[in-house]
Amino acid sequence: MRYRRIPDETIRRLPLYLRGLTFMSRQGRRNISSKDLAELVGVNHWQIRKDFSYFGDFGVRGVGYEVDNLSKQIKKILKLDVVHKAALIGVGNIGSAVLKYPGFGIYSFDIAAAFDINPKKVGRKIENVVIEDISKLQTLRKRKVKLGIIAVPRQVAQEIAEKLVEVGIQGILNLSPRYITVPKRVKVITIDIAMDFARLPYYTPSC
Amino acid sequence: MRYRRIPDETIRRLPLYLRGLTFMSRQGRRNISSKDLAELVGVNHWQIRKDFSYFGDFGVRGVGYEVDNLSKQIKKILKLDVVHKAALIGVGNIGSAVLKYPGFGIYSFDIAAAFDINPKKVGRKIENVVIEDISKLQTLRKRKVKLGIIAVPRQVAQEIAEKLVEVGIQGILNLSPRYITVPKRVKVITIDIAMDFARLPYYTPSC
DNA sequence: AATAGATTGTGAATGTGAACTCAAGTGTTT
DNA sequence: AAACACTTGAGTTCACATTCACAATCTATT
Repeated sequence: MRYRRIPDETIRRLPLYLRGLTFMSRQGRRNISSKDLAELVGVNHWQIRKDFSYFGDFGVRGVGYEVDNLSKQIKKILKLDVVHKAALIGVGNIGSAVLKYPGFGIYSFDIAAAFDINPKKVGRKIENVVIEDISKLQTLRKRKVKLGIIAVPRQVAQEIAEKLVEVGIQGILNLSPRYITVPKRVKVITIDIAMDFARLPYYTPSC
Repeated sequence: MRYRRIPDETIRRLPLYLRGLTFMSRQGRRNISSKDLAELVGVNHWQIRKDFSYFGDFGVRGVGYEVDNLSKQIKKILKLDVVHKAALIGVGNIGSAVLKYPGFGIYSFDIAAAFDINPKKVGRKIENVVIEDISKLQTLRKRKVKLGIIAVPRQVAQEIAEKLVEVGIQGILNLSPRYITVPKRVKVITIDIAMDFARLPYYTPSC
């Protein structure tokens, strides 16, 4: 293996591989070939091998990969080998769905705090997380929370993002339907389900 | 304008432009330059112009674009100039968040049906949609619903996808954490929030 | 121990999309 | 009407990502 710049697209696919491997592991599977993994996750097998080749030799020629070892390697690359605390801002429809969703565990995330502006929600507990008032956002620095999930209405998303940056948040998952601006040292990933849905009709025949 | 193949990436960005333009329009803005739009949505201005250039001349040199006209053109390209009926399968945490979310409207979507397997949920009404039993899925063909949203647990997602294809669904938004296989005439877009979140730590400095 | 079959890892070729540049057109000012 | 500032549209170049092809390596079998 020679050093080369790692494509962003490769990084985008690694969690996909990890997801597939995790479920294989739970089913008791010990070994897997790039061909089988490819079928499982919907990516070409040579693409998978190329992706791994940026980081080292994880497999054995003629044999394949060891599921748990491969998972471990991918977690290490993605820095998922330690637990990351995350804070959720906005416990509305999407926010509470996120809070209740058990799927963050496989990536070693711990949603350790939740905030809302609505006094009726503050104090309530969802999935062992007590909802705090939005004014308590500043406590995140002391609590060493480095990741934030924005699930507030569009109008206040930018404002919340800026507050998060102020208290030392380094990465943001933005679930509000707008582009948010932050210093470039902070990474933002935006997901807008309705917007992604919107390109579906383009690909359908008649409708 | 000469004909060229339209990049998938361009199609991916169009809904983003549409989202920005819609909110500009609501604020009463009539005209916009590619530079302003660029800042609003977080894309380079030449990229925006290049994207539009695949479809025609929407602007006026030296002047810019007319907000509402541009919206209309994009909607036409994306086939969002007619209302699309969609069915939601699985009214759990994510499913109900989707059902309650008002943001689908700007793309002319109408979530016209919702299904669940849980008898306690069947019959209840959320946002004017009555939840039906999963066995009633076959009625979708008659009701001319062409889009489906899968929000069921991982284990049954593939099975539901196949049923949807059987009743004539042409496009699927898959919110379950797995890759699903369908005939290639059917377009699938998969969103896995936790998985996207998982690549955040890679980009953060220490954590 | 030789052969066949399976599978990885990677250089090279190809394809795709982003970035850049600038001519052409519009409005405004002097 | 000339000069200037602004903006679009699109050809060209460049960077990046995918695909392909195959040598290297392992296991199983005879």
